Amino acid sequence: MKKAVTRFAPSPTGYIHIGNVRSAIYPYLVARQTDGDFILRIEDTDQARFVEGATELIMDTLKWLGLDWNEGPGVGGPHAPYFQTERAEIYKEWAEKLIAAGRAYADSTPSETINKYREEANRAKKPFLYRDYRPENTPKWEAGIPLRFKAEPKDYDYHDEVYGDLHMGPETQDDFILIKADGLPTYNFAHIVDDATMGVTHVMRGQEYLPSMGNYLALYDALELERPIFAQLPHILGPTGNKKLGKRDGAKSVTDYRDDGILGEAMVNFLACLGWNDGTEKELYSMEDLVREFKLNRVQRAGARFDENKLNWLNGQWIRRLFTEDAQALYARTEGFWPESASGFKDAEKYAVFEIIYDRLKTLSDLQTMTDYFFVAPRIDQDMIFENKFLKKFSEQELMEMLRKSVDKLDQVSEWNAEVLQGELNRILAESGKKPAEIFSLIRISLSFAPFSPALHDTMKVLGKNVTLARLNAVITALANN
RNA sequence: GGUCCCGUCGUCUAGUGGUCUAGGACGUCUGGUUCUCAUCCAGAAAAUCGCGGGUUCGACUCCCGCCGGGAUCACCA
Repeated sequence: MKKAVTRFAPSPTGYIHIGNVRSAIYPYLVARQTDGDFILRIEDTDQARFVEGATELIMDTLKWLGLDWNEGPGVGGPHAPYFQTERAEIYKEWAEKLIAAGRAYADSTPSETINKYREEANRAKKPFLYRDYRPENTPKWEAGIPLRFKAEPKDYDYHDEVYGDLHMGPETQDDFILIKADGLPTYNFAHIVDDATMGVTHVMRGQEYLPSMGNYLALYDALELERPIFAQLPHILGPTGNKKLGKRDGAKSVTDYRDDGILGEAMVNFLACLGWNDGTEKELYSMEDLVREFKLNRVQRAGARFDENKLNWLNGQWIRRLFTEDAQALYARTEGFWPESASGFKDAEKYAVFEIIYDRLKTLSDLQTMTDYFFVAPRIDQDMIFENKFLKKFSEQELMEMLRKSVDKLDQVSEWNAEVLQGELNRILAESGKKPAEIFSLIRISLSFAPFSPALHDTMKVLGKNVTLARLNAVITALANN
């Protein structure tokens, strides 16, 4: 297969939100499956919206997702520079070609006048086309004057990998700005020049560019450029409404999910499969799986709703999968997700907890709320015992008795490991004559005072003999003091 | 308003004229796995395939119209 050159070309106006990561993932996949190149290009021509540090944020996000770029900031490449503001000369050269061909003109019409035209068109309920107001005499192009494309409207047919065969009529083409008064190009002009000079073979971007295709097609023609392969991607919709997800509507940063304990693997898996599937019933896809199976023409055409439930489920699946593949490596990624109380503990101790609780986690940050009692003695909340559905029928005397007998037996255990403890627990159960739900609930609550915890014998093993006995005794004392 | 795109369970989707009395996944509910929670397993509820016409022996699948939703009409990308 011919090597594909794809790119992700964000503008550094802030973080990458989940509404537009797919336009990074899919190009990445296409590049990798042909052993081609994936370029990161920073479209920073809008000085007003430029946000300091945004480029770093973007690179950080891509790295987290596992989308490494062969060319771009940080790695360089044969088509440098990769910041559009540093490519002004290149755009100027191409602009001169257009002027020479009579397909561009300088336009010094003041914006107030243009706005007036626009309002006029709006009032007449007609689409605003600047070419209807094209000035007769245009000045020579020089610094400070914007340069406009001179449209020669006609019918265009083209193919889109996801939307199929499309048509763009003359009414979609207009005299749009090529180079702004500040000397920098607009997206409309810059991306085409860049893609051409960088050898980009596949242009993938959000669906919102679909209506502009008439202009782009006209520009490829005027520039005598061969069209790349197009693939417009449907929008990702917000969780409740059916509006395109955007920053203005509070779309979260991709990295917010990382901070919430979502794994990059799960995020890529989720996003890639939001609006794409390979026709099988597979749900769990690794990056390798995606590179192997991804097909642009199987991308959905309709927008897809972002469903955090499924993301969380997928994350749980990934936690379990990664644990079986390399538990230590997964553990290393839990740093920063442990509760305050765990801070003084060694890795081996935290790992012991992780090992017995990982399969209950949906996100890594669940560690925060689910493991506290392993590191610090829980506050004794007797109501948890009295109101427990299995325990409420017992008197305080009976509860103390059950606890005392358990302590006696446990105290005699010399080899404190999970298997032995499980056996011992069964003996305690048999001798007590109680139901498992009764005796075990009592012990479990007494040890953790948490709504849930791992298997009893595992919990006790990790807690250690001293702590286990101390906590049980503490409850006995509390009960006795009532 | 013009232009463009879209329309199958609540959500993500399978489905390219008959095998669809529409399949899977998330979520929800029920039951099971000697405590809880989670996992795992089994099962249930959940889509008159946006609506109306055609074409056809037969349409979720093809055609037309309508309706609904979204995007876009910047010296932003």
